[in-house]
Amino acid sequence: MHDTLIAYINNALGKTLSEKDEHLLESVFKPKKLRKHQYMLQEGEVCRFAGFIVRGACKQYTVDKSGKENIIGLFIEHWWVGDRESFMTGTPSPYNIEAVEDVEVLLAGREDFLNTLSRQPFINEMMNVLTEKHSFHLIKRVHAAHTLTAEERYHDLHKKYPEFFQRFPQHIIASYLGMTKETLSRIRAGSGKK
Amino acid sequence: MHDTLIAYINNALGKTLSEKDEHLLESVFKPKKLRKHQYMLQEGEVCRFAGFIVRGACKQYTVDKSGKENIIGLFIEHWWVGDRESFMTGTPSPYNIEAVEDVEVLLAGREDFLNTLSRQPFINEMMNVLTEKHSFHLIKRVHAAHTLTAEERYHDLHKKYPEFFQRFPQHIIASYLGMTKETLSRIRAGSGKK
DNA sequence: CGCGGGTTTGATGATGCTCAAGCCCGGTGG
DNA sequence: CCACCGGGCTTGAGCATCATCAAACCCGCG
Repeated sequence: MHDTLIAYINNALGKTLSEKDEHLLESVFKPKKLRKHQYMLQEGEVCRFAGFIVRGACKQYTVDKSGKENIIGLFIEHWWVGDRESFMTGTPSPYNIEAVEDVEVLLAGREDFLNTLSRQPFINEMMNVLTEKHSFHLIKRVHAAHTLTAEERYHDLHKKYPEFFQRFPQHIIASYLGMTKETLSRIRAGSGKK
Repeated sequence: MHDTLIAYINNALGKTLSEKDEHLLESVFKPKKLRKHQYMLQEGEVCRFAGFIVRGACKQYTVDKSGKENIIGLFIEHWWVGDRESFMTGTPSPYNIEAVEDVEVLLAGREDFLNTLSRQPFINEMMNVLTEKHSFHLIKRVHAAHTLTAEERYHDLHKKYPEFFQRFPQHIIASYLGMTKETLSRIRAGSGKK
């Protein structure tokens, strides 16, 4: 299982990790399996892990007073998962993270991460690059939410992450895009016949 | 002028910079004045600076085909300004950044920044913390755009950055919040009399 | 005084939401 | 093997929120 993570990091850094570094990763990241519908993180808890998905798919969401799920993030294999803010600051997370398929993850606990991993320059560097990329991505989502129509947002996602449409049921994608499942359904029906 | 920046960094890092570090900052950050309506960055250019605002206020926006401005960011003194993605990757920016009041900024050029500043651990550390905070903030904006009504978004902003309402005309704030100036005006009228 | 930027107010309309019903399809149990 | 069930998807009708367009207003400034 750790091979996937090591390959990922080698690729991200554009170099090959030493045996020592590999062993460090193996000692810190514990494998865990989750079945579909199992929670990785529940609203109100502090997020005590940084997770790397080896297999499967997850959703991150809030639930409003009327019980409606609001998907804020979707994650598949080779993505990092967790609530970074809660993890770093130790404050309770407002989000739920749940497996949408059976999942295998590698989890690094808070203490291991802060005491061991974040002392490693190579990990730190990678995390910083990822955080930066993530923030670029988020700015675009804010801008998209303000300027694009439901249909345009759908097309953008379809172009950027076509695999999502194989992996997640439509009502989940709709919520991630900030629209209802009915609206997404109508968009798909319409855009086929034009 | 550099005092402001040095004080800001001392405060961010929770320590006092050495004379040497201070001199480094003074040599790298060049002061510049902009008058109201002047551009700091124009759509299509590569962003060649990282800027720290000493005095004044700026807006960051795109313009759609019909000519409407879409405000994506607002900045006042003691904030960093620029298009980080364009700056880091060297790709043309889709954004305009413009002074909304007369502005004094400290600018670090791309070369200085990448060759000199980013070699300094203290700067790097600070930047990473800032990027991280920024991404926390952006996630909330995405979530807000998807889940909150225009009125709720207004109240949130009013609570979080009351000073914006003194500094920016209403139509700019409206666009930043993803609504029209008319809608914002009506919200303000209504929320007073309830 | 008159001009111009910013704000307000009103009337109308589009986009996308809600609620409700029906459909499709794969899985389970009789 | 078929009937039934349930989750997800679709379709339709009515409606709310917010955008658009147009006009008037306010006020500081030349």
